[in-house]
Amino acid sequence: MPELPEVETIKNQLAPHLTGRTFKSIKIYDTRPLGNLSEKEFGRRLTGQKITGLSRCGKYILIHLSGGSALVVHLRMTGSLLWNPRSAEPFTRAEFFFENKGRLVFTDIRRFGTLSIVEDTCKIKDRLGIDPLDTCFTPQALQKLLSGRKSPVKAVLLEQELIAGIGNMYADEALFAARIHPAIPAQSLSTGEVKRLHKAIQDVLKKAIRNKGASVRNYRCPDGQAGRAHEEFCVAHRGGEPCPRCGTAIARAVIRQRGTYYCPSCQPV
DNA sequence: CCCGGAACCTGAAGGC
DNA sequence: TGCCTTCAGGTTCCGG
Repeated sequence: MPELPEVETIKNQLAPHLTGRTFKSIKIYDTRPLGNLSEKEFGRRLTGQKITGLSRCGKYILIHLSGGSALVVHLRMTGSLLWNPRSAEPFTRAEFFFENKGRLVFTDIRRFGTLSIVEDTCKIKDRLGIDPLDTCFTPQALQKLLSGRKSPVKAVLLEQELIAGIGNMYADEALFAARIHPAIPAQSLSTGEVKRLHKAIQDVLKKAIRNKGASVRNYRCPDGQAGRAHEEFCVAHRGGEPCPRCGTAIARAVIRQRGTYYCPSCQPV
């Protein structure tokens, strides 16, 4: 499940392959990712455009084009972007061909992912909250986002309009690292807890980026390889296993329809 | 504004 | 073996 570290890894790996290349043709096998845009229009707005660079905005990948617009990819749950895969990839929804060879393949088992072309990339950024790795994400900024909210702290961490990039796995990991129970109301965190949570979020995300993301299920890097971040997960997807800190069995609860893993002893209510 | 639940999808895994 | 249920979770939409 691509979250910030996975999307960052994909962007970093694709950038050297894609920057400077020009779209030659596009093949669409499933129009669902395009939304309202027709296949014809999608192809028309891409072909002949040169890629000037890549960036990440929350969980969105922005492929910037010479004309000023951008191809915006959201992988949602099961999407992958693969560079020059050797064999035919199952669940291929779109293929992008470039001049002077080169092929980018978009696969997506569950068809939640989206491909769009955006003229003004600021519109993406405007809809999203603070990037947790940005310098303006301070303990004070986090405190402000949590204040006045009765929702479970985990639910607030998942709000992309507040903080952009944290998903289910890293919310659980960050709350464990900060020793905070995921269900407690966001507004009831002490200043000390907010400080711990702020540091935990940054530590967990940075470490996962170093490990090239987590491949719990379907995630793959553009080179087809799996990430290694999940090997160092303490609680996420580890229900029943011993807590690495105290040995207590990791518990599973459901918060906002999301599977939530935590240590009942290290993260008391 | 705040909050929580349904819907969108499909394959893997586990139970009986 | 085979059928049925549950699980996975990013985002949008809707109702209270």
